[in-house]
Amino acid sequence: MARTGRGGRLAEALRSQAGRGDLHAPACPSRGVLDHVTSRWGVLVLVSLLEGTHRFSALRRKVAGVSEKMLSQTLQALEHDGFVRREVHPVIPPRVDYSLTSLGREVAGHVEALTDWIEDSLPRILAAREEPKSRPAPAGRARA
Amino acid sequence: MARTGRGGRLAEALRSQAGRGDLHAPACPSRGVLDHVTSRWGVLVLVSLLEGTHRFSALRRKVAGVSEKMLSQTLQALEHDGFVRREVHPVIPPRVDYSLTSLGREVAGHVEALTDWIEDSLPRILAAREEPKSRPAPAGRARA
DNA sequence: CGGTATCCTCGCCGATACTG
DNA sequence: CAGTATCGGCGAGGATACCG
Repeated sequence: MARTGRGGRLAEALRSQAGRGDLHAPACPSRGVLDHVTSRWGVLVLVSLLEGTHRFSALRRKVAGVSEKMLSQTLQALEHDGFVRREVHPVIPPRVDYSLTSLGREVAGHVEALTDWIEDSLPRILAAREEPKSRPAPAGRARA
Repeated sequence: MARTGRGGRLAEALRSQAGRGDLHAPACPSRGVLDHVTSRWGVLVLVSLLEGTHRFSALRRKVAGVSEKMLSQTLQALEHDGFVRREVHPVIPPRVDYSLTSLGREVAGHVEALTDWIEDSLPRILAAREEPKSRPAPAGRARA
């Protein structure tokens, strides 16, 4: 890494256009990519597509709870970042298939590792929630 | 009552309290954990703490752009899930240290793998954004 | 079937002020 | 220094209606 000097946040962000990203720089485009990938529905879409190609409606069923609007929006963002491939079949009724690109499979792999860990570790996490913490009494009126 | 039958989303969610989580079930607590971990600031806090113990203000500096309120809120959520340990030192001026628990180090490891990949792959992602997509003309007025 | 456009609500989040 | 309390905007996102 060539040094760019300290305090050059903007320069850092701009340089990252051609080189590596830096999530600690608020202006770096990698922040946007991270937001897409880790978004509420982005995570679930990526993991679902890892199992194979899906139609819009199949995806909607798989990612339970998502609205059409948000699914569409999420897919557009992921397609824009080059993670998702969208194939329109000019038939009646219309059919659109969504699948991961090779770039998408890479990122989805990391996302799945995270989600798998969470699903597996849920018992330990729920157990940890039971333990007493260092924030005992919120002081004052505890409830309205 | 062993079996819950099909379509038992709620039953599924409840059962997961004792067993493995299921992110595809909207009511499963794992959804909440995922939201904490993948939240805007949660990701950056976890990765930062992976480098070692930090004081509140040090963390605030490291995670550039976060407000006191959001940092505090994020830390409380992560502490509640058992990922972050909060240690108050009864001295003047007050001093509070934040560090990862072993559970936290595990999840943070996965998060860091993801963020590292994004930072490294940013050039490829930005390049992919340049390519023509299957959504050529949005039809109608393209601009306001 | 697979979207997009519009409306409207809700809660995220920043700014500010105050406390231990 | 390390927070909590409160207010307010603004944008994410759900509901609905409609189009190719």
